[in-house]
Amino acid sequence: MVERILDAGRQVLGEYGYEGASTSRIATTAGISPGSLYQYFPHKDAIVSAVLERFGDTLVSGVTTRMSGHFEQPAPVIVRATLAALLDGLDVEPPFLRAAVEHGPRLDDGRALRAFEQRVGELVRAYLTTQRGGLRPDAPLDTAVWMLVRTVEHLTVRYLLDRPLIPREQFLEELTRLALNYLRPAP
Amino acid sequence: MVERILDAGRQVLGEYGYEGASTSRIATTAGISPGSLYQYFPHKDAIVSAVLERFGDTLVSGVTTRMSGHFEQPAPVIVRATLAALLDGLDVEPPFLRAAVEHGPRLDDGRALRAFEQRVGELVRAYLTTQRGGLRPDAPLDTAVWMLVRTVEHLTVRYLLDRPLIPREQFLEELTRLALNYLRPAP
Amino acid sequence: MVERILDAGRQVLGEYGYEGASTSRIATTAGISPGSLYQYFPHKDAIVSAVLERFGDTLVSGVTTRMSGHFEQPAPVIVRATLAALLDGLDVEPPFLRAAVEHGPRLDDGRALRAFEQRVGELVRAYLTTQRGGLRPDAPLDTAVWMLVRTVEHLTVRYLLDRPLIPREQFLEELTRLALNYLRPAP
Amino acid sequence: MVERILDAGRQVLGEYGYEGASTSRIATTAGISPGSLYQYFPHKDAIVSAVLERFGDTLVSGVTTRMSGHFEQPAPVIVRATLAALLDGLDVEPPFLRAAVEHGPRLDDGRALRAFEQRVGELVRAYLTTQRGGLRPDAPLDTAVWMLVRTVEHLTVRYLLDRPLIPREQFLEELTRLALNYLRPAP
DNA sequence: AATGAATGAGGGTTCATTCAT
DNA sequence: AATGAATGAACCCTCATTCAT
Repeated sequence: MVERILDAGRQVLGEYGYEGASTSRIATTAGISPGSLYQYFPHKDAIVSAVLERFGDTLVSGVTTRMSGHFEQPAPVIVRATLAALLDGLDVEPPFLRAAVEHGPRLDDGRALRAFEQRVGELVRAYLTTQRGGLRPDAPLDTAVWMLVRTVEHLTVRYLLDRPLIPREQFLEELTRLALNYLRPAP
Repeated sequence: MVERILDAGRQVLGEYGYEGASTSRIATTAGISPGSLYQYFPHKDAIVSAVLERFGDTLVSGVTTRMSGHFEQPAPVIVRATLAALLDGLDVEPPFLRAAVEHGPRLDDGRALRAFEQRVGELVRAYLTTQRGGLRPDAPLDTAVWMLVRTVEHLTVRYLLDRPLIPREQFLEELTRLALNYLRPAP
Repeated sequence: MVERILDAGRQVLGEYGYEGASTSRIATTAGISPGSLYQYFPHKDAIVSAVLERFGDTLVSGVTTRMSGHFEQPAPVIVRATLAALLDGLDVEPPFLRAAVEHGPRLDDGRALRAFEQRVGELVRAYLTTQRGGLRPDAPLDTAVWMLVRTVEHLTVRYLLDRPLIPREQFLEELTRLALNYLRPAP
Repeated sequence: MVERILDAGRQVLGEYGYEGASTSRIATTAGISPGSLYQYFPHKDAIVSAVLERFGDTLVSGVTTRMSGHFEQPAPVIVRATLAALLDGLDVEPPFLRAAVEHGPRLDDGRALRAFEQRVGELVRAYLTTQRGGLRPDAPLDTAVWMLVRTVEHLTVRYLLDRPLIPREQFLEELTRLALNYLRPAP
C-alpha cells in the first residue's frame, strides 16, 4: 500500500508537478481515500519526500548496475557511460524533475537529496581512489567529490529541463571532459 | 512606487522566504495596501520575478565593475577574482537565495534567471574569445559557455546554502581550477 | 461586521449548538464568505467566545437595569426579582445555553464566563454590604459571594435545561430562600 | 472486557480529557483494536457515558459507605462529613472531572448524570425525612432535594476545577451552612 | 470474537485576487 | 490612483465508524 501511494505520488508529480499534487489527487490516483494516506505517512510532504527518496535510490541503483563490469575500461569511456546512465535516469517528466530539484532541498530537511548526493559521492570517490595515479597529487579529495557530484547532477538536470540547443552526444562529451580535466595534473 | 514594491519584496523574501512572502506582507512592508500591488504587477509572482531580475542585474553589474581593468592579469587570477566577486554577490540571506534558485526557474518562465545567465554567459564568452590561444581548439564555444555558467552559478549557490566544510579559499581555488582546466588543450 | 458575525454566531449556536456551529454555517448565516470571518477573529472559538461574552454582558446589563430603583424594597422581594430577571435572561434556546455552560469554561481560558461571574459577584457583594446588619457577622464575604453566584447561576441553568416538574414560582421562591437563609444569623 | 474498556476510557479521559479521548487511544490503552470497541458499545460516546456512570456509582457507594453508622450524630456533623466525602470522591484528574460535567449532560441523554443525581437525591431525601422536625414545615420536599443535590454537586466541582482561594475547611463549613440553613424554619 | 486497514465527510483555515468606494 | 474589506476555491488533515478477513 505504501508502494501504491508512492506510485500514485510519483505519477501525480510527473503529471501535475508539486503544486498540483494535492492529497486528494494522490489518493484518487492511488485508488484509495484521502484518509488512508495518513495511515502510512504523517503528512503530505512526507509522501513527496519518500517518492523522491525512492527515485534517488532507483537512479543510483540503475547507474551502478549499468557501470558494473566496465571498470577496466579507460577513464573517458567509463565516465561518459556513467554520465549517460545518469542522463537517462533523470530523463523523466519535467514536472517531476522540477519538483525534485525545487522542493527536494526543503523536504524532510533535504534528506532525499542528501542521500542521493551522498551515494553518488561515494561512487565518485571510489573511482577517484582507483585513479589516484593520474590525478593532481595535491587535490583535496573531499572537496573535489563535492564539486563533481553537484556539477554533473546540476548540469544534467538543467540540460533536461532547459533543453538547450546542444546535441546529446556533445553534451555528454563536454561534461565528461569537464569532469576529467578538473583533476588532471597541471602540465 | 514600483521601486518601493521591489524593495519590500526583496526584504520580505530575505526574511521569510518564498512561502512566507504573502502579498499582504509585501504590501505592509512597502507601506501600501494589497490592492495597490496590482496596479503595478499583474500578480504576485510577477513581483517576485521582478525582484529576482533586479537582483540578477545588480549582481552582474557588481561583478563586471569589480572586474574592469584587471583583464591584463593572468587567467587564474582574473577568473578567481571573478568567482570571488560572484560568491560575495550571492552571499545574501539564505531564504532569499533559496527562493531565487527554487522559484526563479518557474517564475515568468524563468525570465530573470535566463537573463542573468545570458549576461554572465556573455562575459564568459568574451573572456574565452580573448583566450582562444590557450584553449582546446575543438571546443564548442556555446556549449562550453553554457556549461561553465551553470556550473559556477550552481556550485556557488550550493556552497552558500549547504555550507560544506570547505574553506572559502579552497573552494575558490578548486572552482577556478574546474573552470580553467575544462578548456585546457589535451596533453 | 463584527456585529453581523456575532449575530450569526449567536443564531447558529441557538439553532445547532456548539457541534453544529461550523464556520461555514456561521458565514452563510451572516451572509458573508468563510474567509471574512478571519478578518475579524483569529479562529472559530474566538467567535464563539465573543458571542458568549456579549451574551454575558447583555445578561448582566438586563438584570442590573431591571433592579435599579428597587433597592429600598425588602430583601426577599428584591432578591427574588433579581433571580427572576436572571431566569428570564437565561431563558434562551437550549442549544445555546448548553453551548455556553459546556464550552464557556474552556474557550479563551473561560474569559467570558469569568467576566460574567465576576460582575454578578460584584452585584451580590454590593447588596450584601448594604445588608450587613442582618447577616451572620462571621460570614467570610468573599467565599459567600463565590458560592452564591455559582449556586444561583447553576440552578437557574439547570432549571431551564432539565425542565424539572417544579413550577416557576416555586423555583424562584425556593432559590430566594436558599440564598437568603444562607447568611441568616444563627438563632 | 467491558471492564477493560471502561478502565481504559477512564484512564484516557483522566489524562487527555474528552477531546483527546479518541477511540484509537482508548483501544490502544485497553490493549485491543479499535474495531473491538464496537462489539461492546454502539459508539464512542456510549463508552464515555458508561465510564461516567461507573464513576457515579463508585462515588455514591463511597459516600454512602463512609456515612453508614454516623446517622446518630448531630446534623451539622453528618452533613459536613458527607460533603467532605463527596469532595474527596470528586477530587480526580481535572480533565476527567471536566469531561464529566461538560459532556455528561449530553451523553446518552444525560443518563449517567441523572442516575447519579437521582441516587444522591434519595440519600438527601431520606435524611430530610428523618429530620422533618427541624425543618420548615411548608418546604416542598422534591424541590428542596432537587436544589440541594445540584447545589452541592456543582459547588464541589467548581471548587475543584477553579481552585478559588478558599481554604478547604472553610469551603466545607460554608457549604454545610448553605445546605442546612436552607431548610431552617423561619424565625 | 477480534482485527485493523480503509473509509470519506467534514472540519478549520489561508491567501491571491477583486472591486466598490 | 489608492484602498482594504470581501471573496471563495482549495488546501491538508482528523477520526468515528465499518467490514472483509
